Amino acid sequence: MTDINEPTPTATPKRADARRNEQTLLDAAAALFVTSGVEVPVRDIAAKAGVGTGTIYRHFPTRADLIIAVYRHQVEGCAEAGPALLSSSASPYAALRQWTGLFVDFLTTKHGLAAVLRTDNDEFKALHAYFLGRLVPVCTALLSAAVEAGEVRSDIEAQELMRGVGSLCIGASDPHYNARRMVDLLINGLRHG
Amino acid sequence: MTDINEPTPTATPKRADARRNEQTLLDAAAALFVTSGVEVPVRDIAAKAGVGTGTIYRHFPTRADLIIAVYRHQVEGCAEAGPALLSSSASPYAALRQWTGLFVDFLTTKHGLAAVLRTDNDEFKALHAYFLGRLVPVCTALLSAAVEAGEVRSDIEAQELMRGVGSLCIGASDPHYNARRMVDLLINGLRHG
Amino acid sequence: MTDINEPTPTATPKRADARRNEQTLLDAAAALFVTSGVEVPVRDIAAKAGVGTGTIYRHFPTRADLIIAVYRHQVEGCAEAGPALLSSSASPYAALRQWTGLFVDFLTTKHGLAAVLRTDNDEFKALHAYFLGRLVPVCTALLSAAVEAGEVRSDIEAQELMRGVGSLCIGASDPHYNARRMVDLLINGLRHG
Amino acid sequence: MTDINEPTPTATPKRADARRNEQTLLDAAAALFVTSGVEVPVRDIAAKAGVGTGTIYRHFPTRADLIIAVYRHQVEGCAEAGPALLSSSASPYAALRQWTGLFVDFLTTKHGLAAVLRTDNDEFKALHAYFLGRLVPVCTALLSAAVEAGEVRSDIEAQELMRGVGSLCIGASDPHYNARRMVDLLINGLRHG
DNA sequence: GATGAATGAGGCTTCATTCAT
DNA sequence: AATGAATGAAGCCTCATTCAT
Repeated sequence: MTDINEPTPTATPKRADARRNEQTLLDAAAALFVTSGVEVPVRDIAAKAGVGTGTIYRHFPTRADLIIAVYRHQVEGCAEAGPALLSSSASPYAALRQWTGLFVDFLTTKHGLAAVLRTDNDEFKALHAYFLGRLVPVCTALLSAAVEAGEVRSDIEAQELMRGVGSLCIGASDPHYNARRMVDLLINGLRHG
Repeated sequence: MTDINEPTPTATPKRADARRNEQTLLDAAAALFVTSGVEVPVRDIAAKAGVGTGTIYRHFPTRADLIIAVYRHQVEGCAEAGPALLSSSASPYAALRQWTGLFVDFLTTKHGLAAVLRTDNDEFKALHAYFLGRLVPVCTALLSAAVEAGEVRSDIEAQELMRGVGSLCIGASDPHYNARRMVDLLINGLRHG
Repeated sequence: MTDINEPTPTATPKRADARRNEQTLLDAAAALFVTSGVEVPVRDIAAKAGVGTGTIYRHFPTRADLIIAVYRHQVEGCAEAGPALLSSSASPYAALRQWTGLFVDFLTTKHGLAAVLRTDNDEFKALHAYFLGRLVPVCTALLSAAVEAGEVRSDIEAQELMRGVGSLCIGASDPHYNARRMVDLLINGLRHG
Repeated sequence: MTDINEPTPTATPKRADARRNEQTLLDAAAALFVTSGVEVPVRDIAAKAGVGTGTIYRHFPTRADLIIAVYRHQVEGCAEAGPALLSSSASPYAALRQWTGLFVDFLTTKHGLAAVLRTDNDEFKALHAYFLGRLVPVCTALLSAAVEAGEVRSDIEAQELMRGVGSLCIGASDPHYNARRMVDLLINGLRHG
């Protein structure tokens, strides 16, 4: 910071051990999120990662930061799949349906993630913003194409649709409930009216 | 016992003050459920009602008992509306759609109730059971009638549908989200095989 | 007590229902003391007796009063057995040993009573006083006779001995412990000086 | 790590402040156990030690852990005294008597400890187990030696004897009661039969 | 940078006791 | 007299977060 030869003028590059730690933390958190939900105690994550709790706070000041980091790769993958599907599918509606399926697959394998996305708890505001900010534009493109192709009604917005899909994925672990079927119904419902 | 006008011959009627207190409690709880969700601390409810915490435990041994009591009237009303709509509506499907609308109206005006219904927290098991036990049969009747009339697909069960509807009502207070529209989509999606 | 004339000229005689209630209470308390110890919640006793808690407090202002009342008959019986044994036994020491046996029988069949007798909790002061006041003189007579007969050492006081016996009866329900054997040891130890 | 003076190479040594705190806690607990018994509220101990309640739970997850830690030194001392007395005393019986005296000294200076040892409260199971596990073997050795020397009767087991001794130490603070004298009686009583 | 010890607010629940009905 | 509703003090325990080492 005070060195005139500073290699990266803006950000100091992370030390190797810090980077290693960060990955360890992400792995531990991901594992615990699956088994205990994203509200698992910080100490449990620290213990699983073999670090102190302070280390978590250094790398991820808020829980939302940690959750975002854990799922960033998959969210990115989902976002990138949108345009790809649009160009490879038989119709925009088919692409929309397939893309929605990917999103459902992602959410339903993350115990508790869907629930937290729908919470209006301040703690998760940033998480919320990240998810929608990254995925709404993708969904909008798919939806618009389907509308323009005359396949679906035009009065639904992508953001709302995504929230609906997200909501339907809450509690997907219940054996008496099948989120995918419900989402299929929802997407099917886009066709009339 | 011999008096034809005897209101409650067997059970001792509740003392007037106790009944008053119970109502005060229900009102306080209902108000706090709206502003702070159904997980609001017991002490807050007691404070708002102007009673001691023990009084709450006397009337409602578990939190689920309290929540059920708060919403009982409306759940009963919703349950009773099912058969009525079936006989008064133009078609079973129309009745189903209207009934679903009532359910959505109920849920979306109870901040946090839909969320708690989807929680798998043990604390709410009884609540869960009460809601489903009371409403699933009603929904089943409506759905079956619509299936028999050939209006909707036959592979969806009432319980699943209700959970879907319930899920879509989570976070309905968000201005960017309209639970009713999403539920309409879902019900719409029931048509077609 | 059996006097045909007014038994208590000053106090208003108890109403029949009050007397009946009192007995019901004693029975209920006795039963619960056996199964749950003498510290069982007041409400449990009231419930078992089918009365309100207030009724208990009216009849027995403190818990000690209730305990004393419950055991009065047996304590009296034990007290009266002392002189009887002294005159019927082969020797004062034999009488002392037998009498101690009666006391042990009494205590060990009252789950928790021995413990509460040894507590220095203020709540039980009166209980304490009653037991000792009634039984110490009896024990003193037995012990003195044995001392005078040259059968046991003379430096032990009845009160102390009774407390020792009482202590040894604590936890008598434990299968690895036999209060009677320990008390035998203690009494045996009185010989020699 | 490469320092030849490294004190504990494998286990991370406790931080100095933690160790200090632990001692402070033990001291505070010991003091309060004396004045208020071992069931004194956790918050009181924390307050006396000048720490938060969480600190107590960190160091001693259960109350039994805390009690054991408080008395560990003295229990160990008592346990170690057994064999020593056996080899230095004039006779096994004399050793037994002396050892019992040590045990009594220990218990009678710990207000409420004897009582809790006799409680069948689950909370104290571990405490119980620790005491008996550590001291019964010692007592067994002493008792067996005395039996083999023909000094005492052979039908009493160490565990039972220890419980008896423990029981006699309950309420030792009462000026009208002398636990030591009662225990002497008990040990004396071992000689016949 | 990393650690993990300490903090202490915050929630739940039980019961002895009082007192309006 | 009897009732039992209401009170509210007490205790327990968990965890997010800070900060000395």
